[in-house]
Amino acid sequence: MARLSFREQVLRVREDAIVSSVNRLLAEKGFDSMTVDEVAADVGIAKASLYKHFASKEALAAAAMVRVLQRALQAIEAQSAIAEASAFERLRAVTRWTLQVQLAGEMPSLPSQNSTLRATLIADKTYVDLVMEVSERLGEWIVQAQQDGALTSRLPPEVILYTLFARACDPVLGFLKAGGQHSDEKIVEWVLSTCLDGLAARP
Amino acid sequence: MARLSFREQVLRVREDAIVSSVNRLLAEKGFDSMTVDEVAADVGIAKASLYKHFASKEALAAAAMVRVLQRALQAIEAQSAIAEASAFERLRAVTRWTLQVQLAGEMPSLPSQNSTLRATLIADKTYVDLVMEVSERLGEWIVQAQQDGALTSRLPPEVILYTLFARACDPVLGFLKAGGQHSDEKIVEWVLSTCLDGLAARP
DNA sequence: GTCTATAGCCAGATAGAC
DNA sequence: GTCTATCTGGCTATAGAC
Repeated sequence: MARLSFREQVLRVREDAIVSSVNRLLAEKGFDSMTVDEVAADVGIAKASLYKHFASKEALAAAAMVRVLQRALQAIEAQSAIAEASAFERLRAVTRWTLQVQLAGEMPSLPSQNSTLRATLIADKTYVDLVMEVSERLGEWIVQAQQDGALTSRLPPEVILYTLFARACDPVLGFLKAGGQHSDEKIVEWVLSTCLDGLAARP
Repeated sequence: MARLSFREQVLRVREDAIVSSVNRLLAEKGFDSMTVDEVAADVGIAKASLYKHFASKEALAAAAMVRVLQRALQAIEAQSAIAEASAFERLRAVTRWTLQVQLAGEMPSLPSQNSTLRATLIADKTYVDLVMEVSERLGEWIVQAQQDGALTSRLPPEVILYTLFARACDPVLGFLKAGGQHSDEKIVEWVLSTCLDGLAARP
């Protein structure tokens, strides 16, 4: 039992290393440009060994998505733990976290059109459950922040939720980072401001 | 001379049909998922004939980008012609146009990571010149709108420009459209509002 | 479960006849 | 310039030895 547990631990560490590589490569190159050979080389094992752990390239991407969603849920729970924070402040903090993850090159980017990938994702109960969980948690905050008068009530919560989700793949961060003129902190605050405050002047 | 001109016209019409197909397929499936075979089938010619007109798949994408940029420039000039419009109103109108094009499935979507594609694009003088032209025209309006007090002065014009450009590939439009609950007009106005007004409540 | 080697496939690009 | 037929390379996935 102790031996088995140890073996399982080794397995988990190995698979965690694989998912880390996949996560970074997906952020760097995107799903289509990432090759399984690269992943194997990056992890330092043979390609065939990869396929003993994950059934397909799509399954690799799904595992990376599951992990980033788990991290997102942790960020959400960290905000829930701050008793004095308002719903709006919590949403802002989680959105900032999302931008930071993307800017750090740790946000996997998947093509929304690829049907094979979509099929693998929606067949993955862990992934679907996590997406639902994150959506519900954020959805509650959105409704609350609207009631507080902190978020606009002129937009349906659904639109606000999607807009926040979309910050995870906002290309503006990459544009500004590529310019090399500004610090990561500045870039994050600017994009956060475009999202929450908008571009039009405020009185 | 008349004969030659006629032949050139036929050629242009044919190439225009190719670019139309490429444009639509790029919007539908993205660059990586689009195949040259599909393009040929869609146009109704053999694949080899395509390669007589365009040197590579990347060149096809570049041609589609050139055309959409030309259309954007037309939209910009249409706004310039409205003497009584403010810079802010012009920016809003052009941004709305961008959202409408994307929602209509006519906005080609290219992966920003693909280096071969990037190389082809920046080697294409027509493409680069058009990007510069559009950027400068919008940049002037942005500075003017900031002076007018209509756009926030807390963000550098560069950040505002990138944010407006990014609306061309905003996934929120697709999410809302996929839901099937709302009219295209509603979706466009909502996303335009998230962009200009932001998510935070306005007094 | 790890490796080497390879099967199988698909897509970009081209040859060569007309 | 258009076609059919084909080449070529790269990528996912697997066979089979250890």
